[in-house]
Amino acid sequence: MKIATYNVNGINGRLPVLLRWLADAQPDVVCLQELKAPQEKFPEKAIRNLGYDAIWQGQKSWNGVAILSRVGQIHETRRGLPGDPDDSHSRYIEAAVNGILIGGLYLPNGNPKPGPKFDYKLRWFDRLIAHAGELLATGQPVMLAGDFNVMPTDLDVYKPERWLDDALFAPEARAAYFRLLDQGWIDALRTLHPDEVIYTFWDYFRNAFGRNAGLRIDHLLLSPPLAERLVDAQVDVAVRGWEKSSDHAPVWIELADGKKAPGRPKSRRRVTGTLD
DNA sequence: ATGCCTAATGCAATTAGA
Repeated sequence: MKIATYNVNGINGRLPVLLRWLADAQPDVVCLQELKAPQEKFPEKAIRNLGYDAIWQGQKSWNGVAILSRVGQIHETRRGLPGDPDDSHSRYIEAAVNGILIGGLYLPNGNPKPGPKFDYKLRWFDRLIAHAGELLATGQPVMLAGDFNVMPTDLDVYKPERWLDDALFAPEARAAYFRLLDQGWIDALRTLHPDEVIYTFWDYFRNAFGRNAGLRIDHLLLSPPLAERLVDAQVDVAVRGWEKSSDHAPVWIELADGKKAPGRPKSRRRVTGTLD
């Protein structure tokens, strides 16, 4: 089963690119972020025509998250994180699909730092960590996928020294990311490619993609039972070079079938350890 | 410190992104 996350940066402005990528890449489940569309403007028909069911939480102008599936029903379990009834941003949607619980998220950017936006980012992160801990404690196959707006380590930034004061690379944001990871989540891309320079975002400015001046901020985190099934993890970098592309590229993982033969577990890759 | 670019809103210029 192939599961992807893609910050589309406007689902209607991006629709031709999204549909082309879905047809090319054939992901089974997709988490989308930054729909930038109100609930009623989600292009459900175009997506359904490619064989995908969808749930989404829209919002006028900003944010917005969705989960698509072509491998069976989407059993929605929640939208919005617990812990702040006044939070009006559409940044979290969660569903069980094909035996996996998937939390699709768009973590706040947090710039400028310091300021109320950075405070909101850290508070939102705390709420995510609290909820993620409960999900992990179930022992079930669980995944958190989306735009975390955090580069975990120096390896994930083209010029780390220039980003130290930025909300995406600030010590507080990275510490929160590792607090989350230390619950027991496995960063799929980094686990399969421990030393590789991998980016998922390139600014529209300054020919950033052409210069490969990128950031790794879109992540797929797996609970231990899911990590055992991890067989591949990649970024569809070429999509970032398409006409009218998002500033993010799609990121995906391939999971082995969950049904194991009795007494014959599949071979296991390294799934433990943190990154720094 | 700011522009560089892009999307949404809504029809100009502002907000937000990262």
